[in-house]
Amino acid sequence: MTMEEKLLINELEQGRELAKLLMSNLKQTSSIESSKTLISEIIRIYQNAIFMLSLNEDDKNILKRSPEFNDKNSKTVFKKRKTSAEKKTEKVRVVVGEGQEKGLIDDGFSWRKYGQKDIHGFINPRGYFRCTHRFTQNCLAVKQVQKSDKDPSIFEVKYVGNHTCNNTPPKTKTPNLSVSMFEEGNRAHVTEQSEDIKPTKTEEVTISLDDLEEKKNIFRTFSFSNHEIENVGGWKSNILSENLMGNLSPATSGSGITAEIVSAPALVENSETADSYFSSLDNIIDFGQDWLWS
DNA sequence: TGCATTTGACCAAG
DNA sequence: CTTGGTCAAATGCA
Repeated sequence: MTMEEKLLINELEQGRELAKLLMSNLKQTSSIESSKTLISEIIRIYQNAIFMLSLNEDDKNILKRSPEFNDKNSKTVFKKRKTSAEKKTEKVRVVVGEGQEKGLIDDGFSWRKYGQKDIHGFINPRGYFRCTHRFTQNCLAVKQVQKSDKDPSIFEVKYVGNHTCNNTPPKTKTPNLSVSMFEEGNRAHVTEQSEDIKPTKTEEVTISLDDLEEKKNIFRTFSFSNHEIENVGGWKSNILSENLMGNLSPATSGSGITAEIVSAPALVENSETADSYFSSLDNIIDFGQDWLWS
């Protein structure tokens, strides 16, 4: 049995167990939040399974190259070149769409492009941006923007580091986009971040399903910032379903670790309703392997 | 003129 | 050697 097949079976088994838990939950009239979480987890698992089945050989090779994928308990996180910023930051993968160009997504901060690279395995180059106030205010925030190969209207944005400049945009009442947050590493909770990251507002809803925690595989962690899903390769996703067209700030979710998705004008009205909840899930599922951004 | 962008070179890690 | 990330000189633009 190949590794992919084992992983796939593992995913499906988890889905089954979660479905059982959900049934038990419903019988015991447990909290709606708990049930929602289970449902989202089940959907995520099946999404993973479908995704794995849909991979072509090249995609699988990409996965195999990822240490996070190969070793679920490994402390070997994908290592890039050390930078001063990396020591202090988490990385978040963001997907932004709406046809904005050159990564000039208005996230409330001012960015200055300092580089562009063709990335192996991607058609479009990746742009590197740092905060305009890097030198004036020693703001180490950095972001990387890459246009999706599949959908040119989608930009994947990775934020690295907190803004320490005074340029912090005014906090909107809630993030306004369907958001998918990915966190590098294979951590169990958003709060388990590097020492310099102190989330001030995580809105974490960690489910107390201990046996479930034991079963975590390489795909995921189990922590929710509203609705959170981790995806292939150790990325963690986070759905914050809000109005789509507003101003999303990377700093508004606390630690400066924020991701944003504006994939399509599919409105997500209110995260409190089941319908919108599933709408936001649909948004994520639609991304498919575009999430594969190491 | 000052600031932002472009782009090839450079460097570190694997 | 390959790759990703950064640097910095050249260039563009208001």
